[in-house]
Amino acid sequence: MFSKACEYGIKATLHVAQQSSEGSRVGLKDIATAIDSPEAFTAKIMQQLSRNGIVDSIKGPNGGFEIPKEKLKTIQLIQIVSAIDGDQLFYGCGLGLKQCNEQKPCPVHHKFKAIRDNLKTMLETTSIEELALGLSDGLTFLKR
Amino acid sequence: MFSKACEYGIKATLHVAQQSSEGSRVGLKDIATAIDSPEAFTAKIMQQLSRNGIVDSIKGPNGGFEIPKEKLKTIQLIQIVSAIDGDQLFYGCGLGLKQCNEQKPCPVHHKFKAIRDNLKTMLETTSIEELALGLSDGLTFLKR
DNA sequence: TTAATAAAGGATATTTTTGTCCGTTATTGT
DNA sequence: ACAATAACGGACAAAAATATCCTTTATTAA
Repeated sequence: MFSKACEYGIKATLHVAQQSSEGSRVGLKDIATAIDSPEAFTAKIMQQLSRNGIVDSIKGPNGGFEIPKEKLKTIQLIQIVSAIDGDQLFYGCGLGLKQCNEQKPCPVHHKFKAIRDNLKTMLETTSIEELALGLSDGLTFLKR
Repeated sequence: MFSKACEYGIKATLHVAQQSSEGSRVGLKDIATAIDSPEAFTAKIMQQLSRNGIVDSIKGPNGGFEIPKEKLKTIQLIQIVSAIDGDQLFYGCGLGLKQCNEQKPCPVHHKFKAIRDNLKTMLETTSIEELALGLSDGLTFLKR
């Protein structure tokens, strides 16, 4: 469904979000440990997230990554997915046709549209804040 | 969503199905042309489909691939996807966790389950025959 | 029984994705 | 100013997915 990079990106963002909600800034090592990901690869992903304005990055001692509290509720899952995997998943043809639309649909066009609209809506309406809350409450987990 | 191999596999199967429904057996070249795919790579995929009993392959002159007419309505999309991509898409964790279940769910576990169940049901209830019909009727297309 | 045909299968190549390494840059506290 | 810290960024490496090439095997028809 999502690339590995995107999976790491979502998990990393949620960890940063959860820590930010508790007022803590987190470093790369901390993130990689929390989400059980390769550190250097995760660094690349954090750069993408930072460039896309999803997390703030601060250099130097006591630096790290954070998300301003007031921003937590404005970030939806879809922003992370779009930033890392693009939106081919939402708009591209399920069978990989260059052109596939209502006028000239692939055999699964209509059936797929329903599913993907579903997925897109879910990602659009799910906020980082909401998911981070589940982590804080110990109801959900980022590794294992 | 699906791998390139799986996309080719679905398209190839649908082309074979459509031709079989009209009583024609089709060769590899014919398939690659019809679905606009690399021939040698498509050959590998046809082997997988054949080994999984999705298409019949016949060697020698006038050989090729076919699906017995009576079998057309018994093959569902999910068989192709499972044969080529496996069922990680349906059962694996959306964030790539090794273990992710009701007891110890990832942050998107429940939201994803709904989407994937949806997808799975769609694939389970969509037959090759149904999709091949749309092709025969000129309502849907396998390339462009 | 031979030549032609077409899929099967093994080996190899290319591209993309995933992952690593290391010097650079910005920031902080001393 | 200087040393320590931590993200940034470029180059490189490994693995997986995609794609190609070529020989072998089975089948058919002449």
